[in-house]
Amino acid sequence: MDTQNQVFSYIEPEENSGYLLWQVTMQWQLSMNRALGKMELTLTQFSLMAGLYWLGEKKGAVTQQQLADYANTDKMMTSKVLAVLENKQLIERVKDPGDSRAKQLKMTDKGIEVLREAYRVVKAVDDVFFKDVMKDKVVFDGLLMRLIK
Amino acid sequence: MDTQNQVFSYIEPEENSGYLLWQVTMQWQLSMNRALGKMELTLTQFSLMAGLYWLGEKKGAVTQQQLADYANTDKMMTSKVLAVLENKQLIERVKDPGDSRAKQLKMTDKGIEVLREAYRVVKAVDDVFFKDVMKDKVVFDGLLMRLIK
DNA sequence: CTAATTTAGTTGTCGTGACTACTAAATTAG
DNA sequence: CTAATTTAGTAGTCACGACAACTAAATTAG
Repeated sequence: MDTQNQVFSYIEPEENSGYLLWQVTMQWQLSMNRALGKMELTLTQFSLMAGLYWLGEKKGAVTQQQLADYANTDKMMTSKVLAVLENKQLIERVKDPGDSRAKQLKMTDKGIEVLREAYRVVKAVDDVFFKDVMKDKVVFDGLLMRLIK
Repeated sequence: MDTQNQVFSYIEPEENSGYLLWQVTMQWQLSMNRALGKMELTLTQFSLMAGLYWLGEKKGAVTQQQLADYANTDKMMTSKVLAVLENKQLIERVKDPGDSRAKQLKMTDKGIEVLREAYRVVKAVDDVFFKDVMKDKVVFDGLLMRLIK
């Protein structure tokens, strides 16, 4: 066969690490969003709330930019999602007394309660999803960590 | 410290496989979209074109639903992205003669040309992105494949 | 001190990605 | 054969996620 006109060098998509990574992550994300959907949360909303909780425990006051840096989300998207979380009364945004451009983020009691429950849900989904690679978790996580720039 | 009121059991997000997977994939996707952006393509558009090319090589005529099944994309999204690709004259959609509900997909010459170039770009990005795990590719891909449902 | 630059946050656009709801055609069941 | 169901595709909604462009406040440089 004339391979000159072939677009690909006969590499099945299934042999492509990037494609596999993408497929797996989309499935994981879908599982998470479906599970969290029952409590009216998205994965991104959960992720920002969890990040805020963590940073809050570590550093006290947290601004939107600090949270965005921590969660590797851009500040524009972060701003919008936090506005949604504020509307749901899961967090509060108050003017930073020291820097009037910034806003300090605080979780409400309701927010902490929802986060606690969401965390259980997320953990349960993860346990099922990663069940088949559980015994290789260290290897798996190690490989992933090598890929984070 | 009183751990009863803690939301999490002191598990850093960095130790969570799902979180790592998500972060890595988002970075991979961003690299891909930036690289493909130079040729006015998105990763999803490339992915559907590549899938169409593959299926076409294997089976000849391809419908939207078949492509959606192959690429694990939902048919609604697939329909919209294919409409975009048709507008760009990278593919054609013609009525299936055997099933008047269905549309047969065909790549145009321009589409094949763009796909060829896009494939080079994608391959180059992948080579850089996965450079650090190249020697463990078999292990890495194996783990990912175990996670695909 | 004042001008230039940087930083924190918002608004709006585009392209997925999941989903509901719909049309029309094909298939299956009775 | 006809009714019920399934299938292929489209339209529209919501929520990211990347980005450009913007305001206003803080910081730095001269």
